[in-house]
Amino acid sequence: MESAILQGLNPQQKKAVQTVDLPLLVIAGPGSGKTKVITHRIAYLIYEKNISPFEILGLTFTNKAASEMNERISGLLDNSVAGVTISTFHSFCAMVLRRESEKFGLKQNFTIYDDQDQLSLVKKLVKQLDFDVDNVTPRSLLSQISKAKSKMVGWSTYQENAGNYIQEFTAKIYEEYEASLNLSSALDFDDLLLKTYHLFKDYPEVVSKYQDRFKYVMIDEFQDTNITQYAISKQLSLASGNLAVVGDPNQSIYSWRNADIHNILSFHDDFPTATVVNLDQNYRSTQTILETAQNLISPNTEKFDQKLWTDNSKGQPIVIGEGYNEKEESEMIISEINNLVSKGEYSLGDIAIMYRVNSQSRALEEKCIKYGIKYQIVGSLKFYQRLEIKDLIAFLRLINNPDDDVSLLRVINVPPRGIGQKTLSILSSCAVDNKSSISNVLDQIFSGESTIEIKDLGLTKAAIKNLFNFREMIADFKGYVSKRSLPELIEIIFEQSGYKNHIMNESENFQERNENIRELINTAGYFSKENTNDSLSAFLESVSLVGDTDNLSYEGQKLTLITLHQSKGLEFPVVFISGLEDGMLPHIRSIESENPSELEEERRLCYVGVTRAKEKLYLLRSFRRGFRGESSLPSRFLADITRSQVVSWNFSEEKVTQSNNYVDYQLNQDEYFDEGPNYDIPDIPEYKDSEPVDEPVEFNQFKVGDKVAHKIFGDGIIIGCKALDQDQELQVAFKDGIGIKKLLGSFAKLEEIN
DNA sequence: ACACCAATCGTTTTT
DNA sequence: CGATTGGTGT
Repeated sequence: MESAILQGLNPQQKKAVQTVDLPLLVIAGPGSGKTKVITHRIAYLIYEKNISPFEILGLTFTNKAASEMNERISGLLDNSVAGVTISTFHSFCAMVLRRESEKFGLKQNFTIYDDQDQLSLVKKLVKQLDFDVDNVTPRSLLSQISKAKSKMVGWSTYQENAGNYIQEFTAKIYEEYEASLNLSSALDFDDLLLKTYHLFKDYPEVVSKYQDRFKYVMIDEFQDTNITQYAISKQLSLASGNLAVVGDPNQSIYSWRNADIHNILSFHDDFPTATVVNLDQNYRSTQTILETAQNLISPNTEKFDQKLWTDNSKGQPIVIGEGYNEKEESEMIISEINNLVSKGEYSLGDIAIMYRVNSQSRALEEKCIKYGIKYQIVGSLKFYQRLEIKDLIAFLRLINNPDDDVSLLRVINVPPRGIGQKTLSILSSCAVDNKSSISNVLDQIFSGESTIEIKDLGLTKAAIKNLFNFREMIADFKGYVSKRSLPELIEIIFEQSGYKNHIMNESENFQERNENIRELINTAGYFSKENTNDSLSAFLESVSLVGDTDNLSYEGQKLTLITLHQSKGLEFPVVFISGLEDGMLPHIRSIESENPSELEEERRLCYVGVTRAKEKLYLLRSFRRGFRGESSLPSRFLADITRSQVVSWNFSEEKVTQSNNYVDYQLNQDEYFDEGPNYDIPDIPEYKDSEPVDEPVEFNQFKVGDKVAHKIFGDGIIIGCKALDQDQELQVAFKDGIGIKKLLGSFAKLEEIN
C-alpha cells in the first residue's frame, strides 16, 4: 500500500520525495509542481522516515517563498508536528549570528544596513577620501564591493589583486567601508552570509551544533544562490550528506545580485553521488505557451537540457501587439482587459501585466484609472524605504545601537536643529582620528573625562549646545525602551523629536506621511503581540529582513502590475508582457555589455514571464518609447517565437502597414507562412482611438517613424532625427540585415514610401 | 544654517 | 521625465 503522501505525484516527483540520505538535485521546470515536491518531501521525512521536524531546515531566497512554504506545510501536516524551520538565507544567518555573536566579538545588538544605508556610507567615504573620477559612482563602488563580498574576497585580497588605479581606489574604499561597518557594529546583507560562513569555518564546535540540529537541509530556488550561500549550505550538510537543492537554471535571473548559475549547473560535479531528478511535466500552461517558452529559451548556452511537456490542451495562440507609443500600448492592454472582464471570461484577479522596469507601470496606471479598473502594483514604493519611515527607524536603530553612525548622521539634524555640515565634518574626522563612532566622540566630549580637547575642535558654542541637546534627547528615548511598549516608544519619538511638527509644517502631504507613521506604529503593535521576543532589536531585524509583509493581496479582485523579476513563482490565467523592445527587454545594459551571459539572463527573464501564463499570453511593444520619443526596434526575442503560434494584433490601417513590415524583417520569415494558424482566431478587440496620440515632431523633411527607400540600402525606417542648419542628420534602420545607418538628409537622397 | 531655486544627470531587477 | 545635487540669498 503506497503512502498517502505519494498519491497524486508523478514518477519523477515521487523519486524526488523519496530520495533521502543522499545529495539530491531537482531540476524543476516552470509549473512542474516544485512546491508540492518540497512540501511532500518534508511530510515524507516526518511521517515515513520518522524524522523529527526539528531536524529539517528549509532555506528559501525570498520571504514570500518562505511564508508560502510554511503555509503549505502546515496545510499538509497537522499542527502537532510544527517545528520545521523554513527561513530565508538572510534571516537564518541573522538568527545564527545573534545567537553566537559573543563568540567572535560581534555585539548582539548589531544593526543591519540596507542598500540605502550602504550607499550613504560609501558616499561619505568617497567624500572623506576626496576622490572624484568620472564613471566611478558610489553606486558602482558599492556594487564592486558587494560582488567581492559575495565571492568571499576580502578587502586585503582585493587590494593585492588590484590591477589599476580605479581598482586600487575601490580597494581603499572597500577597506574603509569594512572598518566603518565594524566600528558601527553594523552588518550589510553580504555580511550576514559571510560572517556566518566564517563563524562556521573558524568554530568547529559551532558548526557541528548546527549540523547536528539540522540533519536535513533543503534549498529552494537554488539557481539564485551566490557563492557564499552555497558554501554555507555545504558547511551545514557536510556531516549528514543530506543536501537537497531544488531549482531551475532557466529561471536564474539574479546574477546582478551575484547569484551564480554555476552553482546549480555544476552541482552534480560537486556531488557525484547526487541523485538528479528532472521535473519536466508542466501542469500550468497550454501547449502553445509552453512551446513558445521553449523556443524562446533554446538559444541559450548556459542551461540544463530539459524538454518540457504537458498534457494540457493546445489552447489559444499567443497575441503579439504593437502600439504606437507607450500610451497607446497601455490603452490596448487595459482596454483588452476591460473587454475580457466585461465579457465575463476572466476576473481582474486572473490577470497580470508584467514589465522589465518599474517605471513602465506609470502609463498603465493612468489607463487603469481611466477605465476604473482596480489594480495593485507589487512592491513599487516600498513601505520601509519611505523617507519618514526610514527616519523614524533610524532613531530606533540609534537607540538600539549608539555606534550606528549612518543612522546617527541621518537623524542628527532631522528635523533641523542647528547641527550643520561644518559641525558634522568636524565630528566625523574626529571620529576617524580616534577610531571610534560619532556617539563615542560625543560621549567623550560631554562626559568630562575626555581625552579630546573640545576647544581644539573649533565647534561653535551654538553647535556644542545643540549637540548636547540632541544627546540628551536620545538618552531620554533610551530611558523609555524598557518602560514602554514598542508602539508607544515610536509615538514618543515621533512627537518629542519634533518630527511630527516638522512634517506638519513642512510638507503638503502631511496626511499621507502621517498615515505611514500610523502604519509603522500598527506594525510594531502586531509585532509585539505575535513575537515572544519583542525586543527593539528583534523588531529592527524583522524590519530589515522581512520588509514588506504580504505585498501581494489575493483578496479583492484586482489587476496585478508586476515586474518580471517579482513574477517568479507566480502564475496567472492571463498574462500581458509589455515593452518587448530591444533596449527594454533585453535591457540596453545587457545589449551593451561585453558579457554575453547578461543577454542570456534577459532571455531567461522573458522566459520566466512567459511561463507565468496559464491560458492566454499577450506580448506587447511600443513603436516609440521614452520621453524623447525615440523609436525602438522589436525585441530580438520575438524572432524566436514561431509565427504559426501567433496572431498579430493591430488596430489602424496606417499603423499596421507601417509596423508590420517592420516586424517581418525582424521575425523569421521562413516560419511565417509554413502553416496557417491551427487555431480559432480569438476576437481581437477593435481598438478605439479614443485618445489622440502624441503628434510626431516635425523636422525639415523627415520625421521619426517615416518609411524611406535608399538606392543602395533598400527600404528602411527613420529611427533618429537631428536637425542641423539647413539639413538633418538621420538614423535609419534598414531591412534585410543591413542594420542602422547614420545619414545626412541632403546627401542620402531618401525617398518616402508608404 | 537653512531654504529655495536652478541645473544636471542618468536612467534595472532587490534579499 | 524625475530625483538629486549645487549655488544663491537670507
